[in-house]
Amino acid sequence: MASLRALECLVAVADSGSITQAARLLHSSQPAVSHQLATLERETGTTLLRREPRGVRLTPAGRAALADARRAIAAAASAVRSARAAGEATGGSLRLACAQSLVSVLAPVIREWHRRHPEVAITLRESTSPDELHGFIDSDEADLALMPAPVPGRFTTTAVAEEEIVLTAPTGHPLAARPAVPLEDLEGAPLVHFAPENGLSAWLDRSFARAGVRPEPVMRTAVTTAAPQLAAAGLGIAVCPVSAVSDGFPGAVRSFSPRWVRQLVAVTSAEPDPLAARFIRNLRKHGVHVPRGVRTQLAADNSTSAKT
Amino acid sequence: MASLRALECLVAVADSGSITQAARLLHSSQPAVSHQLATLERETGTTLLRREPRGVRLTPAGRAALADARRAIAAAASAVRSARAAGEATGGSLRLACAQSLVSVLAPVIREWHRRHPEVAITLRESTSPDELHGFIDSDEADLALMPAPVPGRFTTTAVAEEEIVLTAPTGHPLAARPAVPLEDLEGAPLVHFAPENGLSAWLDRSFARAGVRPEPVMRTAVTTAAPQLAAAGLGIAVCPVSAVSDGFPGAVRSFSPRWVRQLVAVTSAEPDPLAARFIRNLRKHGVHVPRGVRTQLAADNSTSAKT
DNA sequence: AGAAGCCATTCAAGAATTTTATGGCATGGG
DNA sequence: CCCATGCCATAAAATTCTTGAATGGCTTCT
Repeated sequence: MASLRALECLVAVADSGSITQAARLLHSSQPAVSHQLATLERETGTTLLRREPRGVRLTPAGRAALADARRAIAAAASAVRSARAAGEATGGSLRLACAQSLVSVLAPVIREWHRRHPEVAITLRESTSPDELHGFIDSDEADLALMPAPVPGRFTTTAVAEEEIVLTAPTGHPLAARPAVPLEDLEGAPLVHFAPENGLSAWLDRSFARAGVRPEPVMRTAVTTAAPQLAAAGLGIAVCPVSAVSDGFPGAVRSFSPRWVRQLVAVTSAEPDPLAARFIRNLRKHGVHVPRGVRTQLAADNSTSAKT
Repeated sequence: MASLRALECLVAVADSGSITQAARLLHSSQPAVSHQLATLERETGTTLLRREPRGVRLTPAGRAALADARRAIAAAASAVRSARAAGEATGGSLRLACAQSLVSVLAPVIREWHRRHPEVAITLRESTSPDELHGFIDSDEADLALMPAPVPGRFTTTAVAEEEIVLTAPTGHPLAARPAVPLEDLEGAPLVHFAPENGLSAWLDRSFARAGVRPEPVMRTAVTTAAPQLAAAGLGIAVCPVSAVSDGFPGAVRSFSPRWVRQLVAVTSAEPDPLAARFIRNLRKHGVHVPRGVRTQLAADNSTSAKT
C-alpha cells in the first residue's frame, strides 16, 4: 500500500510544479521528496511525472492518481479529527439504552446535552427487560445503559441517581389515607402487577419477599406506566418508580415508610470511554427531573464508578 | 498526520474484534498492531478502543474515526490503481490537441482507440494556430498535439504520418488539365490563400518562396477546409493538405509533381509518458484515413521519437 | 563562460516499525 | 484447584524506512 507520505508528496508536487518547491511546502528536503515519488512510481509501475528543466509536470497517470491522493489525505486527516472531536464531545455518536420507565428521566438530560453538544449524534434504545439492556451492552449495540440496580457484576456501573418507589392508588383508597405507607400494609392488597418480561416484575417479587409481605396480584401489564393508570382506574394499587407516574396522574401517590428507593446506574461494559464518561457526569450533575414534583435524589458524592 | 498503517490497524481491529486477529489479517505481529493503535490514540488524544478480556471493542471515538479510516485506505489503494491503470491504458485521461485540419485524420484513430480502451477519457482541443498548439503543450493543457512539422526544437516530436499537399481547382480549370502539376505552374495563378492566424498561411508562403514561385492571392480565409470550397466555387485555385478536402468535393484535386508532402508529427513536451506513447503507436500503426481515397502515407519505420 | 535552478544519486545518520521475548490478566476445563 | 489458553501491554533488539548532506548532471539565463 502506498504510504500517505508519498501521496502527500505527489499532491505537493502537483500543486507547486516542482519537487524542490514541494519539499519546501512539506518542510522536508528535496531528495526525500524525490525518493518518495520514486517509490510511488515503482509501486504503480508507471511514471507519475515528467522531469523537465524547469520543474516537473504530471503525466496522465499522475493526474489519475492525484484526485485519489487528495481524497486519501483528506480522509486520514478527517479520521483523526473525528476521533479527537468524539473525545472532546464535539462529535461522534453515543448510543444510549435505558429502561422504558426511565425515558422520562433521561429525556431532559439528553435535551440539555444536545443543546450543549449539538454535534454528537445520540441514539436511544429502550427496553422493559433488564436482560435485553444487558445484551445491548454485551453485544456492543449501546455504549451506555441507564437502568435500575442491581446489575450483573461483569459490568461497570456508575451510580447516577436514586429513584423513589411509590404506591399509587385510586383517590380515596384506604391505603392512601396516610401520607406515608408502611410496606407491611400491602399484605393481601389487590396489586396491579407487571408481566414477567417487564424487569420490575421479578424485582418487585424479590422486594416483597424480602419484606415478608404478600400483595394479591389482580392483573399484570408489561407497560410500566400503565400500572398506575390501571390502579387509579380502580383495579387496586400499584407499586412503581415515581418516574412511571405521569404528570397529571388522576390518582393518589404515596411514599412508603420508610422511604423506598432504588439506585439508577449507568452501565458500561468496562471503564467508560471519554464520551460516555462525560455523559454520565452530565447525568449526575444535571439532576434528574421527575414528574409530579417528587424529586429523584441525586446519588451521594461518593457513589463513583465501580466494578461490583 | 496519522499513518495509513495505523488506520489499517484500526480497520482490521474493528473488523476482527481483536488485536491478535487483526495482526493475523495484516500479516503482522500482535505487538506491532498494538503499537500502531497506541500511536493513533496518542495522536487523537482519546482512547479508540476498550481493551476487554475477550478482545477489544471500539469506543465512540474509534467508531467516529473508522469510517474515515476506511475511506482513506480505499482512496490510497484507488490512487495506485488509477495510476497503474493509466500506465496500462485501462484508465486515466488523455488530453489531445490537433491542427483543425487534422481532426478528420485523428477522428478514426480516436474512434478505434476508444473502442479498445473505453476507460481512457479523451479530450480533444483544436486550433488553427501552431503557436496556440505549442502553447497547449507548454502550459500543460494537453498531453499530446498532432500537427504538421516543423515544430520548435524545444519539443519532442514523433513522426506519425505524411500528408499530401494538393492543388484544388474548379472542374475544368486549365491547371487541372494535367494529372500532376509542377509547382512552378502556379506562378501568377489566382490563389485562395489563408489568413495569417491560420498556420498554413506562413507555411505556404515559405514553401512558395523556397520554390521561387509567386501565386496571386485573391482572398484569404482562416478556415482550412473553406479554401478548396472557395476555389471550386470559381475564385481560383487553392493549395492545402488533402485532409482538408472534404468527401464529395465538387472540384478538381491534383497532386503536385513531384509529390508534395508534409510530415505530421505527434508533439509532446518531453519523452512521451506511457499513455501518450501508446496513443502515438496507435497513430502510426492504425494508419491514417484521408477522404477521397488519397491515402496519407505512413511514416517510414525509422521515424522514431526524436528531440530535434 | 559562469551563475542559478532543478533533479537524481549516494551514503550515512536518525527515526520508525516490526519482531522476539516476556508478563499480567481473565476464562474455561480437567 | 491448577493449568492451559487466549488476550493485551511492555521492553529491548533488529530491521527497515525515511531523511538530510553532499555531489554531479542538466538546462536556461545573464
